[in-house]
Amino acid sequence: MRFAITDGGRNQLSKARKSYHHGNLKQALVDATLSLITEKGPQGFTLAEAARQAGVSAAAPYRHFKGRDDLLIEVARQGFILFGDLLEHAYNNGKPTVLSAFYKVGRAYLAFAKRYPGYYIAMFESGVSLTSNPQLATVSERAMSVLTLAAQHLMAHLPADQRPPAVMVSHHIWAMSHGVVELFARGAPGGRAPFSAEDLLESGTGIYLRGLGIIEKP
Amino acid sequence: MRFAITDGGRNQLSKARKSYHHGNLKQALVDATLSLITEKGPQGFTLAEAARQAGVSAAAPYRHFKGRDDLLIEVARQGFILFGDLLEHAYNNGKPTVLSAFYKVGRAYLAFAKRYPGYYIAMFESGVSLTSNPQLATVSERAMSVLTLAAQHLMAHLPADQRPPAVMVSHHIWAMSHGVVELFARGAPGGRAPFSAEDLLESGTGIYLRGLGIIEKP
DNA sequence: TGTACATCAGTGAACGCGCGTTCACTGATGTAC
DNA sequence: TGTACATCAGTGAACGCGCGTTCACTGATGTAC
Repeated sequence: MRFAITDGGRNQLSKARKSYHHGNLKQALVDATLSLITEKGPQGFTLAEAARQAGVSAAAPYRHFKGRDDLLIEVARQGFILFGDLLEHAYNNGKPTVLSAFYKVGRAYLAFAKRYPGYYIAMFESGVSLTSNPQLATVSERAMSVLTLAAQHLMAHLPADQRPPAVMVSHHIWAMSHGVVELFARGAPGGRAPFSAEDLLESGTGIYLRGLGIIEKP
Repeated sequence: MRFAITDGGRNQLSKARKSYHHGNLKQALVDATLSLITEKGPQGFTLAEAARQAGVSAAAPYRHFKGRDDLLIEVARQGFILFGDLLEHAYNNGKPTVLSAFYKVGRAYLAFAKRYPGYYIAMFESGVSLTSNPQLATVSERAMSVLTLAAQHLMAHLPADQRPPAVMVSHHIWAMSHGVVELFARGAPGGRAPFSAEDLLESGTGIYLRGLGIIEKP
């Protein structure tokens, strides 16, 4: 009888389970959240459905998270860590040249948003506060610091009186990148614009850098 | 008896009502939606609460809207009309100079987002599709066309071989403006950055326009 | 000006639903001896 | 290696809630004559 009941539900899970306990439920819930958010937007995510998708009861998530918000924050946290890693890897300490590395960071930004929309949405569109939540503040600042460092290197050889603060420049680039993602990268709302998101970000960054005096006329 | 019952609920309304019927329920629901969205984000808005705030039963909105989404779309539609009007007024046909008018449009963009956050959220963050909805497509395109026209005028005297498409330029500016709004204008998520949203947009636009060759070095 | 009547814009009760969360529980796991 | 027991990570039933939507209804309004 035991077997009949307890194994019955378990065998319906797609992944082979190592034991009676899920073993990896925390991450499975994060993954489920990602796929739900990707499909149905931040408001389409519910704890109950994430649990369902992970193959556990609605009460199970409470063994790993305080509640709905806590899970969402964990997703954003993981997202920022991956984001920071990707940006840093793209920058590669400014090699081979600071300029080419800077462009690579821009492309990595867009690539992240396109490849991991669930993370991106949880990070920037789910309503979680990056500042009021200490765990998120740290990881988000670290990701953004890659941009600021790159901006600093980029302007190192500019005359001091023509050199705006690196933080300001990185915020400009961040704003442009985020704007391109939101408006042109995911179907909405600009629809299928005459230019791809990649082209827009690349050309926009190019014009901006020319304005900074970092590259000459084309 | 009639009076006692029918007038009882009615007198609780703050605004004096001209008649038994609300008379202005459609707009009252739009206004309620705006305040709900402003306070609690796009997912914080419910038809039931909008009705409550307007002082009518939960069934009443169905006399004016097909449902929740229909109301949200109407809010966005009104927002785009106002947005377009404000941008056009700010541009003022490029007077006194095309350049100063262009800056004014940028400031108007930001001012709109700050002054009417409910509209801005309904337009850009509520998940309504600007393209798949014909009524929204028209009004949003009209608002954006102000930017494109301004970009066109701005580049009119640029040598043809150094002149990127006006639509591309307006998309760059739109992306930067939207990014600044989302990241720095409403508390979230960049928190209180070292620079104000206004300064960021103004300086970012300035550097970009210099890159276009429209203004000289400072 | 008055009356009859169609239409309009509300009501309030009801529905089914899914959510977040809690609770006492139980089977599986890990550990001390 | 075996046993006793604490702890862990699940279950499933239950709760209260508010939502979106529908329905038959009714009081107010506007109009034709």
